[in-house]
Amino acid sequence: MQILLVDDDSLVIESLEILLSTENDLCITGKANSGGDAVQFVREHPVDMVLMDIQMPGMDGIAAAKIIHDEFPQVKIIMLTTFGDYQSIHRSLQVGASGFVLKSDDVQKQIMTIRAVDAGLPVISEHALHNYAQPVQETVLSPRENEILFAIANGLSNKEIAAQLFITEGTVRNTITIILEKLQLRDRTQLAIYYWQQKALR
Amino acid sequence: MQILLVDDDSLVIESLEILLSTENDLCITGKANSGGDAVQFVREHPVDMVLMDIQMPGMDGIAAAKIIHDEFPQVKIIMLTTFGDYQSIHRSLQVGASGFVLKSDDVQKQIMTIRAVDAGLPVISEHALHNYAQPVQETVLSPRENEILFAIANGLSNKEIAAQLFITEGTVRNTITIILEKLQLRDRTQLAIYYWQQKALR
DNA sequence: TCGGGATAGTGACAATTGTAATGTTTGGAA
DNA sequence: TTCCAAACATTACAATTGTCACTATCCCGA
Repeated sequence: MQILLVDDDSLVIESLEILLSTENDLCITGKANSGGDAVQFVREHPVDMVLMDIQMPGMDGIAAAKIIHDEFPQVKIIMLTTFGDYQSIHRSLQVGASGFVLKSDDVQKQIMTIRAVDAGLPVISEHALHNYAQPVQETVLSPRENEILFAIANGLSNKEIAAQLFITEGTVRNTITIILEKLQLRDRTQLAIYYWQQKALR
Repeated sequence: MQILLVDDDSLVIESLEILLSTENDLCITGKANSGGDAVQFVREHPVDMVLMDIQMPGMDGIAAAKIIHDEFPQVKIIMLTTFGDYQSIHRSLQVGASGFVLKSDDVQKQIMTIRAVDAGLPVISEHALHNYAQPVQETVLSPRENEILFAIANGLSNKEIAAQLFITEGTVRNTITIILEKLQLRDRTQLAIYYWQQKALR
């Protein structure tokens, strides 16, 4: 199987390359670090499958996936992202992606996904699917919660947030627990990542 | 003093607006949420000073600052960012910015900076200056350190990182301490933010 | 006037995270 | 060969973070 890897982070490309090299039937024929390059590559080389990051500078993965799918509908596309938020999954499927894996999924799952998609089965990582299954929630944070999310996304500690907003550290912690619950995330680091990813998507 | 606020995050704009409104001589004449809009505004309105975020979708703060400074050299520009990394400061100053404040600086400092810059003194936030003063370091992370930084930036816990890389949680923690030291950051959340900010700047 | 949500608080607890000191091994570079 | 840096490890400690249970106030809308 001829595979094209697309990610703007060379670290991701490299590690994927190493991981996939253990499988004899999977052959990395190309690497691209932007959506534009990926489209270009597919136009010029035979490719069976594209593993595509969503967030990239210039043309992002969704846009590239759409063009590739429109021009070469037989090419299978698997999106590879950090978070499986509703928007990302939804847009990916709309533009014709057949698979959706999280970078945090373990290697075995990622390889299984490639094989399944190759066999014609659309696959969504279970954790992502879990988010996708309860869509309408529209998880809205209250103004205060947004302020705290913002502070976390700027690297402040609970103590600093408390000082800045003139409330107790305890209240800050309680509020964070609520935010984590609403956004289905695990800790403040994931909140910060979520914030900047969202921002990048806008 | 006629001030233009530029930030793609409405939360930042709002809070700045409230904070600055306590000072009678500072007047917010305009708000923009992208570099392009900022340039447009300056062309059409009298402005004494621009408070500009660096990271924005579309035209970023640096590019906008360059255009504004080229066309209206008398307009003072203060860059407002999350982290004072060497690159950001350097590019800001090259492009003609007169000030450099961190969003995490307290309000009094931010206001003082505005007044000082207005009076013709270039001002760099002390924490940012600290980074700027020791530039050549080129803080290079080892391959392993990069892997761990990457994992953190993807929201993994120490335990998960250890499992993924087949090393102990203790080693992961030690390595993180080294990374934090090298990058002059405080905790994993700041590492994650740093990672995504860097990525956005590329 | 009766909820209900947002906001704020406390205290206790558990888990995670970060620091420090110290040691081993290994693969180059001088 | 000798030395160094990177990688990995252990242990112990301290600080931060996240969870839970329970309370209280305020305000708004049915």
